[in-house]
Amino acid sequence: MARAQSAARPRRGSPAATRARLVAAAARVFNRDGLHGTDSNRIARAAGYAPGSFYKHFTDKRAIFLEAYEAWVTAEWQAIERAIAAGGSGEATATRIVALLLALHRRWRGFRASLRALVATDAAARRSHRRQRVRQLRLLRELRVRYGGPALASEDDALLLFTLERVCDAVADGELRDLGLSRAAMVRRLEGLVRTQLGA
Amino acid sequence: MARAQSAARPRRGSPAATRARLVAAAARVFNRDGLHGTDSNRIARAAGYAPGSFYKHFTDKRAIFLEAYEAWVTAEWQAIERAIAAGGSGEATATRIVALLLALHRRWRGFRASLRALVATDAAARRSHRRQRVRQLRLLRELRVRYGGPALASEDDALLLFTLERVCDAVADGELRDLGLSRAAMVRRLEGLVRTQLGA
Amino acid sequence: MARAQSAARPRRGSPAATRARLVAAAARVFNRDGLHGTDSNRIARAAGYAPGSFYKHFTDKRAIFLEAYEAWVTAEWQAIERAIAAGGSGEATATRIVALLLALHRRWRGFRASLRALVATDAAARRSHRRQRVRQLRLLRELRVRYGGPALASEDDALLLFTLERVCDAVADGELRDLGLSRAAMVRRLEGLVRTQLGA
Amino acid sequence: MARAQSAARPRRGSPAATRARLVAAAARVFNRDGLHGTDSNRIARAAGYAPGSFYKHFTDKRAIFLEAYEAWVTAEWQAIERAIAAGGSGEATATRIVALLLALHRRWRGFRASLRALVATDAAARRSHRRQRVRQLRLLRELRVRYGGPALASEDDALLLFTLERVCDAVADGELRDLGLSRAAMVRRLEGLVRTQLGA
DNA sequence: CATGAATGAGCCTTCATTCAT
DNA sequence: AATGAATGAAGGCTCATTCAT
Repeated sequence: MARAQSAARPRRGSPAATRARLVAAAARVFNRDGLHGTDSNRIARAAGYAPGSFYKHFTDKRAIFLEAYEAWVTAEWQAIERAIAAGGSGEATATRIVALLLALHRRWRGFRASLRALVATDAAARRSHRRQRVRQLRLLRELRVRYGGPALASEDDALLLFTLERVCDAVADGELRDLGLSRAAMVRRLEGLVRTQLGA
Repeated sequence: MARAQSAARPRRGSPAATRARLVAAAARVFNRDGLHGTDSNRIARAAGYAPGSFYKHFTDKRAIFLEAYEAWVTAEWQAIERAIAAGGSGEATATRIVALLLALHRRWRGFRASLRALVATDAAARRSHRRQRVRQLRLLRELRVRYGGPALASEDDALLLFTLERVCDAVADGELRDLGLSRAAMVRRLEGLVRTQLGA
Repeated sequence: MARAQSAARPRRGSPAATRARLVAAAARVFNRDGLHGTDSNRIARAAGYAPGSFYKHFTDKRAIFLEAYEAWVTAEWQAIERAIAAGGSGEATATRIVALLLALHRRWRGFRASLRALVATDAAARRSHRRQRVRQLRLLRELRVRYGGPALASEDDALLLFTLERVCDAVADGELRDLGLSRAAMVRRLEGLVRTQLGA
Repeated sequence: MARAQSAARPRRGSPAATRARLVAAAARVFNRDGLHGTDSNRIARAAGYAPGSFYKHFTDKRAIFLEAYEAWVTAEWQAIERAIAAGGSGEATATRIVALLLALHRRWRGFRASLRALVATDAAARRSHRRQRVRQLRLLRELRVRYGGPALASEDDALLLFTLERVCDAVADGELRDLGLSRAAMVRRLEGLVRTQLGA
């Protein structure tokens, strides 16, 4: 589909830097073209490398996809933790978190779609995905406790996470627009759910 | 991964019957192996036909996938409408609907995962998907009115649909089990959401 | 190295005929370029097919190589058995057998060289090779008995087979010529060994 | 198959020492994995060097293979000449030579298999191989003369060499064992052939 | 002298698609 | 209508080789 925009040839960097460039390029390309819409050669070219360099660092496309996923989730967490650390009322925090999630889902909408399909077929992807979910659950509970929210079961936290995830995806994918619904109204509802759960 | 189980050879049936057999086989195969885990030859063989027959009826894999999707969603609606027609209290109806959705998501979990990825990359898939969503929204509103539920905005209906969809996927994919959460507790919450929205 | 001479395109033959054409072409190509000097695409082209057709019939290059080997050895046996069936004195039979072996080793010298290397690294090739050797040993003993030759141990038969094989290879590969030795003199010695063993 | 065991890094030695280390490592690796089972990078690593160093000393894999071959044959000769120099009867010498050849063929069985295939396709390999054969022939004749053996033609010496070579390969490759033949019985026959030719 | 990251041609393999029967 | 042998473009991956440090 889309042509690779090959970056300037960065001959001889540290392996770690090369690996990082490959992962960054892969995230970009996967997000744009989907896991099955590209190939390892294109990823390498997009990072400014030749095909062979890809295999010096990753065994296959799935491996770099999962690594890109972990990198992305890590970045997401850091952003969320910064948003929390910024302090303010539970209400302000809820608003910031929702805004952040929306931005992240929009930014990575293509990537997320592929992830979903991979998680359904690939055991390693599933493991990685579940690990992230556990982390999310823990963070949400910590937030609830910190803001003096209600005592709730883990199922309630999970329910909120699933809802946030799905609605953010819907907004990111333009589903609301296609259904003639108000994005702002939906966002208000999400903020309300988060606020309620945090006890704000 | 899985080998093709070629069905009994139904040579020379009506075009419509052939088409229907192909769609049914495709749904089964896509659900088991994923959109990118099979090919048109395998689908044809699974339906008891030769590769060439596939292209007499469909332009490509994507086309039969979307047709299988529409067939599946139509079946889903009929089931839901039967569940509603069965009558009883809003509470009983809510329970039946949740049970039905869970069963359907579990049955088609592989198919749904592929759908998600396709919808993200393919405009035709997106259109088909949106049409179904509009139908869902309309049905939910009708139910709400019929059971004398609260006057709500479409965004509320959409929020419920998204939540149901995502949580049913999570249950179907074993996500709850992997997280050590109670399936029953989560189902109770879903039933509660449906009941509340229906005003029961 | 050498370019493939692609045969006339034989569209739509029986699978068995296609398979046979592929094996025949593979034998030719392996003999000329060596196992590591060609690839499956070239073999397919040499048989008049596209790359994909190769994989309809063989899992990889090694598989078709072994099949070509078995076909070749079978042809060799038939030739030798014809030579024996032609009757005549043990002396005449010995001469005919040596001439036949020399012709076969010359004809398939490239193929034989690759075989040797493959047998050393590949267990399946080794099994196939050993099976043929057992057959040779049995045939030689039968001949010995038929012509009223001396009672000998299997080790004697094996020694003769190894010697015949190696010297025929040497002649086929031009080793004698390179060493300034007489081919005729060497052939006489081989004939003598065979005659002696057969008791002629 | 086998992983490279990188030796201790001998940075900055004399060119000759580096070259020798590379050749020794190559012999080991070729013997274990075959000519087509390794690559120049692995050979370099096995010798304790980086890939680039390989090409400072050899033009390609074939070159180092031939050099390893020559080194091996030279070592073989020295061993054989020591065995002869050790004196004793022709009979004792014959026994020692056969034992030595068997040990060498066993030690280098993988290497020898690749050599055979290379000699069949590569002119330079063939030349190198023929040079060694001439040397063998000359040595055998000298031995014959020294021990007062029969006056024989070069073809007789060549016949013995071919037989020894092939049977030693068979023993080294486990062919006798696979055929249910007695190694000891075969070795006795070889010793007999050598003794007879030496006139012992 | 030695390094080792990077290269890229080319072989291996799959699969959507065609077409003669 | 159905067949299925055949196609060939294209993606996956390796490895001999280079070159800037």
